[in-house]
Amino acid sequence: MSPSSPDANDVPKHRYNAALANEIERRWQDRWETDRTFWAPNPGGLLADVNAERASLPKLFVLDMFPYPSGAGLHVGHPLGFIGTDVYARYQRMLGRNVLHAMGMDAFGLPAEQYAVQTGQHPSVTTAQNIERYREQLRALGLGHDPRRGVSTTDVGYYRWTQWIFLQIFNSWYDREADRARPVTELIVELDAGTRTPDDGETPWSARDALARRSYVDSKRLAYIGEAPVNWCPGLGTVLANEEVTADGRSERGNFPVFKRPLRQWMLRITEYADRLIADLDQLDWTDAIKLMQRNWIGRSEGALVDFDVEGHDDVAIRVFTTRPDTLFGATYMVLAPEHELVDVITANEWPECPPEWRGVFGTDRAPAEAVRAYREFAAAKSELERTSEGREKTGVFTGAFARNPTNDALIPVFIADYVLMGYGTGAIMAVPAQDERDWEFAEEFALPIVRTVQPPADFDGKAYLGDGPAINSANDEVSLDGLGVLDAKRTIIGWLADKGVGEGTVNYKLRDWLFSRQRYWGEPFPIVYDDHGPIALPDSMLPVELPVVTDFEPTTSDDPDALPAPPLARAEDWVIAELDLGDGPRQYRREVNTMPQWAGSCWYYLRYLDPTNETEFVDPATERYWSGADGEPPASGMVDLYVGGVEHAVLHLLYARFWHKVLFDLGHVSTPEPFARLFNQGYIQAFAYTDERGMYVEAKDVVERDGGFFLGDERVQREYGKIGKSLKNVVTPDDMCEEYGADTFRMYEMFTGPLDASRPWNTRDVIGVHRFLQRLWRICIDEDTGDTRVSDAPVDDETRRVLHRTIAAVRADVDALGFNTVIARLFELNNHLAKVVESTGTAPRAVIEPFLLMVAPIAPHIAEEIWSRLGHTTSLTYEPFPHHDPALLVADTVEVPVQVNGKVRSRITVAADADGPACEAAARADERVAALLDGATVRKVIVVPGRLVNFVIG
RNA sequence: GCGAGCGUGGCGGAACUGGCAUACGCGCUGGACUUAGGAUCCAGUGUCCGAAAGGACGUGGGGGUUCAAAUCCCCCCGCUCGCACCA
Repeated sequence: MSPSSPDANDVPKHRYNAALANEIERRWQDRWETDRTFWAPNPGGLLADVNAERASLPKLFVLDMFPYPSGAGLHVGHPLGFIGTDVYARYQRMLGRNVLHAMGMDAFGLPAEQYAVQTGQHPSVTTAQNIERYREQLRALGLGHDPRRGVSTTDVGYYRWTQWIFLQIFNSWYDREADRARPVTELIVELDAGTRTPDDGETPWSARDALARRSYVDSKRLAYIGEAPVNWCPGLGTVLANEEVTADGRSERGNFPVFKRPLRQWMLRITEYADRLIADLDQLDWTDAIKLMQRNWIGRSEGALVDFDVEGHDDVAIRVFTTRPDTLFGATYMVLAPEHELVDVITANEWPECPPEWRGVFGTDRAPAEAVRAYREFAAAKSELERTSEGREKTGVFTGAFARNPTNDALIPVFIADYVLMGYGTGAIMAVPAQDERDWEFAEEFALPIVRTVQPPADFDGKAYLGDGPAINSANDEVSLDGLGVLDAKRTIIGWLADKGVGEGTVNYKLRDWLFSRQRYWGEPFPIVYDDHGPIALPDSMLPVELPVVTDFEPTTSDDPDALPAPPLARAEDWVIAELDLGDGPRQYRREVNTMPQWAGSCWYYLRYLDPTNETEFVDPATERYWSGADGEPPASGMVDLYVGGVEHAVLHLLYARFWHKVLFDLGHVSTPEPFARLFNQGYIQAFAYTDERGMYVEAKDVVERDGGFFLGDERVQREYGKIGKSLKNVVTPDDMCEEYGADTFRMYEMFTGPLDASRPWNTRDVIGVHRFLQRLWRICIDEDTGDTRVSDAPVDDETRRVLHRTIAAVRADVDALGFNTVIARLFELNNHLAKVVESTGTAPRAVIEPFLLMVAPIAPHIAEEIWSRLGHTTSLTYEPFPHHDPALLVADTVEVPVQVNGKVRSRITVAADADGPACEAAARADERVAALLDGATVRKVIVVPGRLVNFVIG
């Protein structure tokens, strides 16, 4: 823009615009940094010296789900929650809390490794670059973080303690009687002393040699190496947790096929915590939706285990899990999952006499073993997607074997079918078609008998009946369920099964133990070495186990499902072989070559925020107690007072972090049973994207709306709505917004477009509204031409004072509920009112302006600080007390009350605010228009809500 | 299929515990200041009828409870999310 441009001449010199905003913002960001404004002091230890006086205030721990620093940088969708927590944290500081708010980086993991491979750089280099870029972008938003606490999971000083926590888990076992984790050293002491006996057979502890003892203890640890069917993803070259596999059997990252393969992997015994993970949800301030998702994921169900003898195999019983043991008399056949280990044992040599349907398409002209093999191939070839999407057509084949129903000794056929899953229960079921829809369908398909054991209601015309009702057909010489309701019948039959020694009541979970190893380079190495007999924990003194710097860090990927995992660290031969002295002299060991999953670092980062530089402990105990609020009344259930993040972590991260926290709680390292007392799920910012005729994305910022359509130049384009992304050509970055309007405008816009938990579209067009607000606020306080302040000690008129106090009351109420959009609406109203006052009087009364600025400060801190300082204040307003309202000023002298006739508003009357019912009614009757409507009519009823409304019901 | 949530102007959204539907902002229309406006300020803006006064309709659709329903209940439609043969 040339100097002669009329633009430059006419715009007042001191108008609040992007240039001025940027200058103010940079200056205040520097000052906050220099003054260490947001350094939250610990009560003692290394982070206690700065702002120490605030450590005696009540604490508040505000936490964001920390970001994953990708190569693409931040777009406008990312900081929504960060801004929300910053507003809340700044507000709470003004209420007198010592607020811990920091921002770490979740920087290990797959995408960083893939990005490094793409760019040909080492992940440590690209990660450092990405973190730097993220920090710059976040700093420009004016977020009030304590910079000392922003750890990265990739820092050696951090993952040293991730390894330490892993060792805590490894060195623990779950004592079911005490219902908590305890150190294995205590287990060994009890076994040695004979106060506890091994639960894995008859061999007494004293009769076991050292290796047998070690093996027993290893089998009890909360971290163990298990051989179980795991999710093997050759496309990524690694195994994955159940939680990382999508419903259609592909990897959440990269969308590669995933195969179930039995592999030896590290597992964490999260299942021991299943009940506590469910029960403790009750004490948390989380949404019911998230709690429900966690409960469903854990999938607790009560039922019974029942053993069925197999005819002709004296030493073999099929164990099933059922939630309906009361229907046992109606079990007319059994089904094993195709992969079940007993299938080969029990499959008959020849077909017994049976209906042709039982042999089905697979057994028509094959011997049983052949039919079983053919069906297994058929089932294995089906992807997870096919298994679920093909309707629910029941397939299967008879094994030729029979089992005995323990209630009546009836011989019932044993099938294999893929509707029974190996991964749930025992991988085998008793089928009760009369009370189970799936079994009914299968029974129809295979001509199997159906015996009702629950009497359906007379009007029931369905097939399987799942409801309650009296048991029927359920009696033998020893026990009768007939007439009992489902609950009583369950209790009775479980008692009988237990007496006979063929069953017991039990609880089953969908939750599996957590598969904890990955065949990747960019992750935490395990603090584990191996001798010839198994894993050995390194002592704390040998931590950290540093990730070796290698040039060959690419994973070994393949599209062959039978390819085997090949961890990149195995290629670092110098590192793998380690000569160590673990107490019995220097010996050679092999290091664990798997690394931990990305979730490991994110399981406990909030704990390290408390004491990030502590080199002797993962957190100082006194510091931990202070920030967990453990000494409060009542004691806090969770350490973090407010945790804000996306709903996508509803089960994964939040379940894992709760698990780790509980282990640390059991071992006495943290003082709350839960990590996150209040969880708030922010919404997402999405954006429009546009495609041309060929379906190619076009630059969204160049598209204009006109004539009811969208155009790029002359070409009409199609609009779609969804994610923000480079490939969709609709990325808007915070940098763009800061440059065009300033960070305060950007912050305020993000908070204004909707409630924090709602997703909303990004509309750059709308940003101007909040920019105008700030511009007006500025103009009220600062003369645009001279730059002088317009604030004076002029008296405040009554109306303005009332508006101010109403605003304060509303703002306080809404900020507490994180309702920032309505907070801003109230501030707009006050601003609009003040603009009129200042316009007519020529001056802005300080007694209103100062509280106004303090209310604006959490949302738009830079402009608030700038005006605050221009009003003569020399210190930051960060710790100024938030304005209080005078309740007496909230009520006006008079109120306008709508008058309804038959529920329709016909007039409004003005009455004294404290007018009672009769007074309101009288005033309403006196109103001209109301009187005209009531004239000649019969008033049947009058409803008066004093101060709210009057309603005449006329006939 | 099961479970959870949502549906309000042209757009983002507001409405406490059932009590004036559409606060606040964008956009749009008109005006002021201007050589000019993608700046700023002022006024208007749910739909329909009407010159106006005023009236009718109106919170996805239909029904119900109530003096009174966006809000509570029932049925239907649509969208979003989670789970997905869990025995």
